[in-house]
Amino acid sequence: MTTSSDLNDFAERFKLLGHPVRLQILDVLRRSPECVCHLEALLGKPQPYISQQLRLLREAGVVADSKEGLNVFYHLVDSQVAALLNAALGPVLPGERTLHQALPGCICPKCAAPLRQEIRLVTA
Amino acid sequence: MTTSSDLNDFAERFKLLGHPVRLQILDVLRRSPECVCHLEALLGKPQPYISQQLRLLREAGVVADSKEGLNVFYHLVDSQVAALLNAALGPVLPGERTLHQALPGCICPKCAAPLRQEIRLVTA
DNA sequence: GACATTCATGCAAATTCTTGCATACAGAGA
DNA sequence: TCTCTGTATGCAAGAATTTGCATGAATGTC
Repeated sequence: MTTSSDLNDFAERFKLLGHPVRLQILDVLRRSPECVCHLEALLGKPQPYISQQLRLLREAGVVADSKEGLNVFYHLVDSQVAALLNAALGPVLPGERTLHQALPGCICPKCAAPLRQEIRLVTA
Repeated sequence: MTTSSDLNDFAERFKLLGHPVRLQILDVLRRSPECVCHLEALLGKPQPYISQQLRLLREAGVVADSKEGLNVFYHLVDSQVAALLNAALGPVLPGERTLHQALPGCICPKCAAPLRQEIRLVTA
């Protein structure tokens, strides 16, 4: 049997995933790192709202951020959460990992110069 | 990308797991079916409270019930939830599946006659 | 230094969830 | 039928979450 304190930790993690917006954010981030403005354009939610959900994920150690100029890129760091996403949403197809979709409404560096970014991701 | 409506469904499922008591119930039920009074003794929570959590799981199609005399036995029916539990809590060891622990405070049929029940589970 | 851009934070109202308790229901036995 | 046992349901108070909005901090540009 799993101990009671462990169960609390696991429940906390499940609770983080039990939110449509956070789940969608993680579904995006497990494919490739993205900046806040990209997530904003992708999800169609106000930026402070996105940031707030990202903070919860960050404080739980599920995602981490890295600044690049004015932009802050978030990426998935928790391998167990990645495994849960795989189990629930299905695995990420090999091609999807480097497939960054340039959004019409997004003006982030990745969308502005998608090709160069693609190369950086592949060689990383 | 997973569609938005799917994400809502998945988030709902994760939300169900994001609760210590429900998670513990599922951790028990994935090992073997148990009656309500057994869960009550095991979790140390009032019976109406257990029933209420079981209802949520039942209405979501995660568990199902079957009556045996006065007792109602619940078992896990959602294979995807089982997979999530495996991914998060680790797989159930082969021996655990038939290992029903007779509880001192529990007077359910399974606890009253643990040996006979064991045999039934193995041959089932 | 002034200003624009990108993101983070703080706060509050509305909603939802949690939890406990009283009570209703159903089946079994006398 | 009456009662007892095991379980389900309804309801309400309190707690936590969600969501929107205003504003603040940090960084790059002119």
